[in-house]
Amino acid sequence: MSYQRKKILAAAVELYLQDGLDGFSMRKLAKQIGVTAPALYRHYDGKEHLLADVMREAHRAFISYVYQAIEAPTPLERFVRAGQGFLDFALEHPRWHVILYFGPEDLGMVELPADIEAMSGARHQFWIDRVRECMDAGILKEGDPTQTGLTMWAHAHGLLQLYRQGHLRIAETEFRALFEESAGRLWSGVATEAFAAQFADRQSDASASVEA
Amino acid sequence: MSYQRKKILAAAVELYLQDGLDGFSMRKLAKQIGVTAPALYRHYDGKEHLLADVMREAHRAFISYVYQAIEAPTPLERFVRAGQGFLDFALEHPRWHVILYFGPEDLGMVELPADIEAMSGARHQFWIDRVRECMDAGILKEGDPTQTGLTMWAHAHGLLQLYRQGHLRIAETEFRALFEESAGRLWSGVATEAFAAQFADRQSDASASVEA
DNA sequence: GTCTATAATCCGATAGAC
DNA sequence: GTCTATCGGATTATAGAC
Repeated sequence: MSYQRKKILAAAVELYLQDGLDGFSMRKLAKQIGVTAPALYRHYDGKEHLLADVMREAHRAFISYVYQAIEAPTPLERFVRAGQGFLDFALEHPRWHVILYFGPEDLGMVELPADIEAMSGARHQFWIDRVRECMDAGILKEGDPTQTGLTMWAHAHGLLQLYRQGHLRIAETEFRALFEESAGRLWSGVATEAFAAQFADRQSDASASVEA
Repeated sequence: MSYQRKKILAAAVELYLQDGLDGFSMRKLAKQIGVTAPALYRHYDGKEHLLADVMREAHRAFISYVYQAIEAPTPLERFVRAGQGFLDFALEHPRWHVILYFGPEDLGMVELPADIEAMSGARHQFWIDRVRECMDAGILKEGDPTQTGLTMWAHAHGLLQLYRQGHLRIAETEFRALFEESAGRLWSGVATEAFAAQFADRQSDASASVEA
């Protein structure tokens, strides 16, 4: 990737994170860099290729938050750290989070580039693997990990969206507590009896260590 | 409301349902009615007031799907019918569903009109009341109905969004089955022990009666 | 590689004639 | 109450000079 392309992409990322998709235009981007709009087309074929590169950056950012969970020593800890990373990522970088879910029409394409689809698939698979591990370890009830993982994913996704759209009317600290509580209710539906209570314990421990 | 205002609103509803918020413009609307754009401003102060009226129509449509649940004889049936109505509404009229969640900035306002906020509040309250009833009847675990209701709301909301954005890559019939399954997993986390299995039974009964 | 100029479309909203 | 004409703005993208 040429030096100019890098510079353009860096500015595009900054512009997207500031103004979102609707506020993203080639003219604004050019102005921010200090050139005129047509100059950008020497380096990028069009807005959609540029936005696709911004999506790739979002995936890199996501990876840096979530994939480190693999280093934890136990399936449960890997599971918890993956979930925690997911939540931190979404709350700390909401614009990064939403772009991960963009469809081709959002970028003005008919299909997403294959490599982006592959990154989305890997991201999804990583989570399913964390769920499967916990099933194998007897922590989560037996079943199709894809299904159980989806239930938890949907819950997190929905709660986050309600919060971000302002329907919950609470601040981030309160939302994090609410998220844990709500996840706890779901947990007692998906965990084995032996582990159903453990989540609540872990929460109490965490609260206790914060208070201490 | 004058005759012309009604005619404009009806066309606006049609245009919104067809083209969505992004495809909604005063010029297109005027063309669809057969007048020129400035004529609309004789009857509506601006785009935002028109869109606010479209939101009000969405609430009316929602009510027709969900509030009839109140007629069912038991708390559990009222709960189930409310949930079913919610799902039907969202799947049959996705554009109606998303407009319910619009914030003021989507319409180009600083605050939503008070009556719209009130309708949203009532909609939310209706669901919470269904949850509270089930708690009082010993069907759902004791707790704050707002919290438990939120957990279920978030799950449904998230699952719907993942489906509508195409991340699940399944058709509607399969999605409805998946939704029931996923809701069942959540149910066993929020229901009392005595009723935890009942949901699964109800599902099986429903499937059986469909197959029969 | 970058520029100016411009094409070709969109948008919301208003003034003033009829 | 509707029209024409227009203001003032946005957008992606290209042609052609430098």
